[in-house]
Amino acid sequence: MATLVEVAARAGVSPATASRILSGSDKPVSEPLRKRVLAAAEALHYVPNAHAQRLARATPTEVGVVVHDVSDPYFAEITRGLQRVATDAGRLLFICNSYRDPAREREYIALLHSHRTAAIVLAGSGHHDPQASSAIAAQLRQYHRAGGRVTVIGRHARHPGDAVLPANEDGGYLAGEELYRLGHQRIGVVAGPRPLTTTTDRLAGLRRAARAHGHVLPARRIAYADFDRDSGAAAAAALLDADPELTALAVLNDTMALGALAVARERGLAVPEQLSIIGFDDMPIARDLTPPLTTVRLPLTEIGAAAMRLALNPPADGDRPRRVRFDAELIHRASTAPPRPR
Amino acid sequence: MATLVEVAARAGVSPATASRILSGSDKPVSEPLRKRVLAAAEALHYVPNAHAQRLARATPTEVGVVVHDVSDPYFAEITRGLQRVATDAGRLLFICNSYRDPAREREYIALLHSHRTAAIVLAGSGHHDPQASSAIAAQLRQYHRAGGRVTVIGRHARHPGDAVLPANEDGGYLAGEELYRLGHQRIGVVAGPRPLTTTTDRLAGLRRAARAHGHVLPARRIAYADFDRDSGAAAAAALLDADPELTALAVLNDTMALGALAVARERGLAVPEQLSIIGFDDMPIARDLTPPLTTVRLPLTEIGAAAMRLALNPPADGDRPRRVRFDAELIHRASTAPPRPR
DNA sequence: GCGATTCTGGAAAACGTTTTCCCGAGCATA
DNA sequence: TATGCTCGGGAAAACGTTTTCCAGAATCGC
Repeated sequence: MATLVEVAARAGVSPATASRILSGSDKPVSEPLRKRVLAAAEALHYVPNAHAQRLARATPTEVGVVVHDVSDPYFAEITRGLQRVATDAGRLLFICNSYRDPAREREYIALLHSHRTAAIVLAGSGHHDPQASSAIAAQLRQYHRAGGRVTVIGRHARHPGDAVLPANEDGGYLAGEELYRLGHQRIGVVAGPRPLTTTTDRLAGLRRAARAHGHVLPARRIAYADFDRDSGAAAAAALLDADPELTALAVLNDTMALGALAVARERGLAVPEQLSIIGFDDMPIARDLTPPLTTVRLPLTEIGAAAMRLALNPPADGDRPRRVRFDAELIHRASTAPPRPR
Repeated sequence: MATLVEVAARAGVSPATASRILSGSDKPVSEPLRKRVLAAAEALHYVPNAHAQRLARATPTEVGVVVHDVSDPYFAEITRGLQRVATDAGRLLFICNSYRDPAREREYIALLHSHRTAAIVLAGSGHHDPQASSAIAAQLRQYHRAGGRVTVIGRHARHPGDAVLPANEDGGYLAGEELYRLGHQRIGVVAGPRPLTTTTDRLAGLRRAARAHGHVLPARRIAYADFDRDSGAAAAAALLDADPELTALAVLNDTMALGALAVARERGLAVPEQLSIIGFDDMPIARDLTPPLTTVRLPLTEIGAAAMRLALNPPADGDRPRRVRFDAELIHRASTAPPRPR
């Protein structure tokens, strides 16, 4: 493993000049020396030690992101946006998967802190569990106090730094509005994990739509699942078992909607004639399902990009935390229709 | 930003003891000192500087992986396997997206090298472009000579280190066998990017199946696309335009098969009655499509896990590179059927 | 009670860079 | 010819840890 001093020795210069040449300092160096150093570096296969560089240099350059799971399309889209902006800015992005485990989330924040990344983006949903959520917030504040930049995506309690806020509540309202407007009365809801703010916000929107149409959303028509296909299918099945007269299912993400569609297919329920299904997130395959899924679109890639921009560009005006909102939009496809008159 | 010497000063001990206590050295330290140091660290919110640690410590602990795109389900599955094994071993995994750009792939290898990661896993497909492929191989060899461990997934030319080999050729054969066995004669192929070994291997398998049945695969019935949905759709459309009598489409990954299904739907071609479609990879949603997609399954998560195990455990017996093969398996669903007699 | 051994903790030398000084040479100015 | 400047280059001090020595104290065996 060749080091800088070996390169310098071979080129017959001091380590100082070698460093200036190889790391693009602004201090001028004469042409002959530059050539000798570059040749020596080439010959020795010199690769600078990034750790030594970070230690010696003042300013960090890497950025970290903690997501629930990159292989989930929802986070994959967000990550794509984060990555694009980071790469364009010449920053290395550390991607950490917490698999929705708050403890692991905290560990990763500590890890990124210890790596002295310039910024941390927290891309998972917020928690209502006060234990977990305050521990994470404390961890983030510590990092923030130490000079790190923080951006969270979603509603997180007492977090430091900036936030990007997807319109989950509005999105829930749009989904509910669509179903009530079509005339549905008996609506089942397949919700996400109970303690996530994403779940409660989307539910709140749904409830607002219900109220607007003079209805309520009874607790027995809400089934909680894990935002993945199979648990979504199980929840949909349970709802239909409990009340076979249900005419519509509001499903709080598209992956679970996939499961709900599968259950409808198994039971021979025609979608949307006998059962309307509406999803959430507009993941890429939503349009390729049968029937194409009516869903609520969040601009996930842009959300990721915006989060990274906030993380990379410190606020100009003092230290006031910034919030950026992103609107939800109803994507009308073919999985919703008026309830069949009986 | 509290440092170790500040913690040591506050606890009234030397930096040496503080380090021993905080980084879990095996050297014994008396209980009272230990308590004082831990208290001081807590009070000062001490977080060790990972770069200083890596510099001082001999052995690196991080691992890097270069993938084409984590948001592609194919790589998402592989990454999941990599991540699981790395996390279980207590290693931090750096995930780098090359977006299929060989130049960026090289950059990332250099970057991981400069971070002195313990190992690099190259998860993208190999290239036939001699320019790109030899540059990447050279980069990897340099890292390998410097003591880094290397594992590649797929067939890469002249790479150092170990390899995990998905049975792409066999998988292609299985796909072809399925179609020929059913009696198809006019088969169109939607292939991946020309220069990837993944594409050529799968094609080779398809050709072998053709030969086994006394057929050939004419070049005009092969359309090259980019392994994504829309280019797959375009390629499928072009093939059908050129030869409307096609009875089957072999599509070299499921994402493109999605596009092919969409084209069939648009044109009112019933699948599988009028057009059989077979995919490749068995990505999670394959079973939820309409019709459920017949495809060739590669155990992607296990492939990722195996790659990480190879990367983490140096070969016991000398330095012989190891290869691990993973078989392909035909997953029979409903998108293939005998051609309709005319 | 004395040498030999074990313990516990500190001093200081790494690890591989960057960057701040500083110095001498060349050059223009007075 | 002195004086002041710029300019290219080196010496050395960081950066924040870990770890190898080493020293002193305590313990043990006889």
